[in-house]
Amino acid sequence: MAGNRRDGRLLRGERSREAILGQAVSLASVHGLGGLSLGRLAEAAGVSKSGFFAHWRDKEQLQLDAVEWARLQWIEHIVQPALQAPAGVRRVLALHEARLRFYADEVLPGGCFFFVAQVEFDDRPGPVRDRIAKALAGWVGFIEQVVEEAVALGELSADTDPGQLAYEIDALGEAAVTHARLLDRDAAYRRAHRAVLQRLRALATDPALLPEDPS
Amino acid sequence: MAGNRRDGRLLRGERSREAILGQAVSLASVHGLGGLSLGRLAEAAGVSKSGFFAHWRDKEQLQLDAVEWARLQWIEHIVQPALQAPAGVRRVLALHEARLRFYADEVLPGGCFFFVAQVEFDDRPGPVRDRIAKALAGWVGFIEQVVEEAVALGELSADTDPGQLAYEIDALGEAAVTHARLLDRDAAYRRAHRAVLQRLRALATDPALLPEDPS
DNA sequence: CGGTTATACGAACGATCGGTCGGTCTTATA
DNA sequence: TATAAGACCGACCGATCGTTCGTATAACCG
Repeated sequence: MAGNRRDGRLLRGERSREAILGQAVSLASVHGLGGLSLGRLAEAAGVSKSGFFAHWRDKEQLQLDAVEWARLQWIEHIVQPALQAPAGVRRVLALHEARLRFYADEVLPGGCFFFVAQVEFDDRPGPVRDRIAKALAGWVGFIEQVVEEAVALGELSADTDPGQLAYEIDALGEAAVTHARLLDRDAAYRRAHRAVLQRLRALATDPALLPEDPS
Repeated sequence: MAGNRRDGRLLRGERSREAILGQAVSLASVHGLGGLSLGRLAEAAGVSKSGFFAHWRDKEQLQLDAVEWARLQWIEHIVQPALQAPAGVRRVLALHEARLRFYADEVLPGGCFFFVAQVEFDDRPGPVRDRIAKALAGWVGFIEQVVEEAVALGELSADTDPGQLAYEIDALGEAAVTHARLLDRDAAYRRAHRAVLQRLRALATDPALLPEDPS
């Protein structure tokens, strides 16, 4: 059974599996999880089309793993950096800023994997939809949790509705993708940032914790 | 040339053309403009696949007309009703509310044609993308214009940045689609509504013009 | 009536889709 | 060294994609 970690066959497989997944997330951020063609993915990953089926039973399994892969990438690029900021209102802003930087840096050529995936699967029942919904719930729940922390620390008004604020932060960040790509790139990121900053300053008990609003 | 309006052939053609376009916008709101297959569209519209090419040269022409059709539908369902509200801050809110009602009523099975189209074409250059970008610019510009009117009427603070507020209103409304479909439907619409209401009440010179915030 | 025009159709095209199959090469195990 | 297992490939499958073509039908015009 070779559960041994030294099995070169498994190592090689795992390496190409990850290479394929990375390409899949990149391509899916552009063409969507459905528009992701195995042929194009094969070419992009430098393997043969039939080579996939050594790793995944069908396209749906690949899609499921791609969602998980994108989730880990999201944690690595947005959640982890934001945890460097001190807990409280500054961490809430850091979370939003890390997201906008992720978009602006074009880590993914399509801007945002989850944005595309959400729009594509919000009306297509199945296991992929469920995984995407779960990932979205986890993300919004995490924002909510960071907000609650800020409230508990007394840095945000006690009247703050964490679920409400989490929705607003997610919405204001998400829309930056399309606005940046279809209209004015700089204006979109600037407004997405300023909207959350203003909102947080209005709710903060000590606005001095936050940068000033460059009006 | 029979420019005469009484030509039964042209009338019949126009009728089926519009029937096809309506179905195209509906289907595209679910599967996207690219995922819109001519075969499925033919079946849904009750015509043959090859019948399209009497009306459109290729799929791209159909997509362009679908964007225009969706734009007119948007004006009819969102812009026109909002114009019933008195100019000023109440009209700004009415615009947002009409949009949320459009989503909640599921006028389109996929929720929002433009949302899907924007995400799909924001990174796919071509005439379709240009049309979508133009439509988005027109919509955001219209919000901006209604906001400016409210400022000019003295109903919104003179400090209000219309472009900034327009971005926020669009973002908060747009995200309601996926949040409603993937997470909690009622919560999504409630939060999308409340977010804009709170924002407007904070900027309004006379908050009594607006409904109270049901906190 | 004949001739023209526009709508709409069925059949077929090449291309591409997701997926299968038999086999090759490499690596681990007995 | 023989055998099993895993990664990977080329060839191929049926289905569906967007599109073309030739034709049938119906409405207009002279």
